[in-house]
Amino acid sequence: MSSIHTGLLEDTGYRLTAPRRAVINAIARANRPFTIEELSEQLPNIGRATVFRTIKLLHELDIVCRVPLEDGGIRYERSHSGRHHHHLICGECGSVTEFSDPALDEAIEQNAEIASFELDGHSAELYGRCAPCRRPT
Amino acid sequence: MSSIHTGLLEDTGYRLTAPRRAVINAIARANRPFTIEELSEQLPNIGRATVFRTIKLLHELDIVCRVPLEDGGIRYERSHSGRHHHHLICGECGSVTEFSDPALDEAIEQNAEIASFELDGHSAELYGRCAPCRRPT
DNA sequence: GTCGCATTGCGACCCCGTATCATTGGATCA
DNA sequence: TGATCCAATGATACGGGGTCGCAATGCGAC
Repeated sequence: MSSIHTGLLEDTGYRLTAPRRAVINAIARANRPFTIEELSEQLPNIGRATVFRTIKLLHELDIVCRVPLEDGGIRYERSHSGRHHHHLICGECGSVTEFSDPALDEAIEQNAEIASFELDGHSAELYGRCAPCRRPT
Repeated sequence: MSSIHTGLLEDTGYRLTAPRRAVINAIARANRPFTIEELSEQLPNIGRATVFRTIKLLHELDIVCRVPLEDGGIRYERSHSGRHHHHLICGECGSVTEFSDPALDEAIEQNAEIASFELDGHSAELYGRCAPCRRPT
């Protein structure tokens, strides 16, 4: 897994501390969406609260994105695009794929307009089975 | 507020008990999305667990729908359409408006198809300010 | 009416995330 | 390089939201 550009932290005035580096490295190593608990278990020397705080920070900086699951649970993942996007969430293997679609965003904006609704943001998640899970080897 | 068709409960083999009737009536009276806690406060004679259990049941029967808020909180609301729909959620007054849009669903299905993803379900929530809040009286 | 089992209520419990606060250690500057 | 300051940390307590286990109850079928 490729490394994460840590300069962003310093550039925005945050300190690049050892615990933060550890969390960032753990995220870079993750090859699937993770929960905070999983992350915390991999980092027994880092306080649980610090993991929460760091993820919150990375989320604000759009380095990780929040993945809402069908059952209400939350996982996180490195935000690859860094831009607004949606998720394809596989209920079988748990994989998450990002996608962007102007047509989808357009449809959302039109519905807001029809209702004279001032749109701040939106979420859209797709649940089902990913291609690899559909045709098992 | 119109009443809720309680026959559905019996039809599906569930018992129509006094606590369930009380919860259903409270929901019928609600004129805005509610939390379980709010409901529970209105029903001091009904155990909290029972309120949770009943809402879970009504949710499975599509009598109420889950409204995920921007901050991660959850409210519930009577499902008016009974059909698949999305929400316009006002961050100012908390109102929730349902809407259906074939074009939106179409866009979602197409994205699934492009990714060879087998779609089970999806969620789409729009956050912002509703029309009445935009032009205050 | 009576009987069985789904449902209830209570309380303990669990999970996730935050607040508190004394301590530590980055970054800056002389 | 060392002193200094304040952001960040870790430990722990706390809070909200939801579930579990189990004895008691009451719905509805016969």
